Amino acid sequence: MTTKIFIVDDHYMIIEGIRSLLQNEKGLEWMGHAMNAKSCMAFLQNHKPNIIFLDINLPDISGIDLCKEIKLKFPKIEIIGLSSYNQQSYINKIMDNGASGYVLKNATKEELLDAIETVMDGEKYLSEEAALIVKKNEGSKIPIITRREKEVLSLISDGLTNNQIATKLFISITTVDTHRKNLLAKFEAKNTATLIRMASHLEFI
Amino acid sequence: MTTKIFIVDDHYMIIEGIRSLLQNEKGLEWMGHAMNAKSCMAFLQNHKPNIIFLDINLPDISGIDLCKEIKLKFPKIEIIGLSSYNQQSYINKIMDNGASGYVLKNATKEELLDAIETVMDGEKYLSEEAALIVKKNEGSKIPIITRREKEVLSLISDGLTNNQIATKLFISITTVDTHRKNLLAKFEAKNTATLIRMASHLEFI
DNA sequence: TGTACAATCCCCTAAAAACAGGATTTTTAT
DNA sequence: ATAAAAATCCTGTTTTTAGGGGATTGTACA
Repeated sequence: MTTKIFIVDDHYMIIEGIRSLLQNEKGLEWMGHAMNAKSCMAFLQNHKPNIIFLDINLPDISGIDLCKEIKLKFPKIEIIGLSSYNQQSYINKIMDNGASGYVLKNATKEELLDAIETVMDGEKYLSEEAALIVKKNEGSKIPIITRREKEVLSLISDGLTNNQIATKLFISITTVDTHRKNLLAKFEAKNTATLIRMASHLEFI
Repeated sequence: MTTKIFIVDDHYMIIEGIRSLLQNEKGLEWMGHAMNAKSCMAFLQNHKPNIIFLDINLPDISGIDLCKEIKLKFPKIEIIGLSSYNQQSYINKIMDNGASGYVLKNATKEELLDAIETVMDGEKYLSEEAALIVKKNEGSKIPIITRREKEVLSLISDGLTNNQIATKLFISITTVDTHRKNLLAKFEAKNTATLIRMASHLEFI
């Protein structure tokens, strides 16, 4: 029984790279690639790969959201997250959205094969480096913010004052102020400057 | 006469991808790869490629600095910057440091060949997308800040108030305030929030 | 020997954010 | 149905920033 592989990534070289690494492996079948979420979903209407390598950063919607969508519609497909970054936040997000594995783009052939095998056995796979990061960052929490808070955060980073944000969102200044307070608390930031820096580094904005 | 190609990138898949795309091209010779700056410089002691594809983000020193070093020691080697990001700042930086071209990691085989040919002809090559970005951002300047301003900026992003910064740097509050004003002006930011976001995105902090 | 620039310092006012300590209503999920 | 979570609103005070003006010193460089 062959394992059918599909890849979603907007970088041509990565697609070529993985194809070149996996193409002649026994037991694997290369189904092709998609370069964005839309054509991925279109492909899945008529084809059912066993494993999708899914880039976290896609041009249309984020790989995280696409992962959720795929798992919702096709729960049997196993997804392995793919990214250049061994950032805790990415790893968490995609694993929380149904992915079964996470490998970095500097993975070797052996790592890829290992990931495929592990995931096909129904287990979770984290690349060595990713596992290390998760271990190291255990405890250093990534804040969970609400939709509204995210909205306010984004407007703050755009340079709007509480007053302007209130007008824009049709809510009271005091409400904006409350959201702001909660953001400061959640990010454990002393003031706007650290809030924005942390949010930026954690790719909230 | 064949063109000898070497690549420096810490992502295995990218190396594989480019190799797979270029390996069987006539007139090109694949010399191999390095995954960090150190082994790149070691390789160049005994080998002289015509073109190096150089990733901007390397684990040890930045591709920008490596580019400068290579051009200093081996001016005849042409360098083509390689990156996932079509960010103005990256493109500028590497071109300013002696690179002859810039391609994105989603480049097609044709783009790569085009880049190689153009650069070997002694001209500069920017991928379509990169050229677009440069065009679009013409005029949107990257601020030039002084040492002291950078210091203050960094402390602001750490969450210190003017008062605290003044104490830390043994200067008056009003001086810190002046630096802050100048930073806002240079980044054309309305307030601290946009200042920090822009500084973060432009990798000042 | 100017002149440009960095770094330092000052005053004043208004606006905005941070801090404290509430409360109510809507959504969402079990 | 109901409890938890999110979103909304309030009244205060204090601290910090933003904006408008300046000025002086030292250094680099052409």
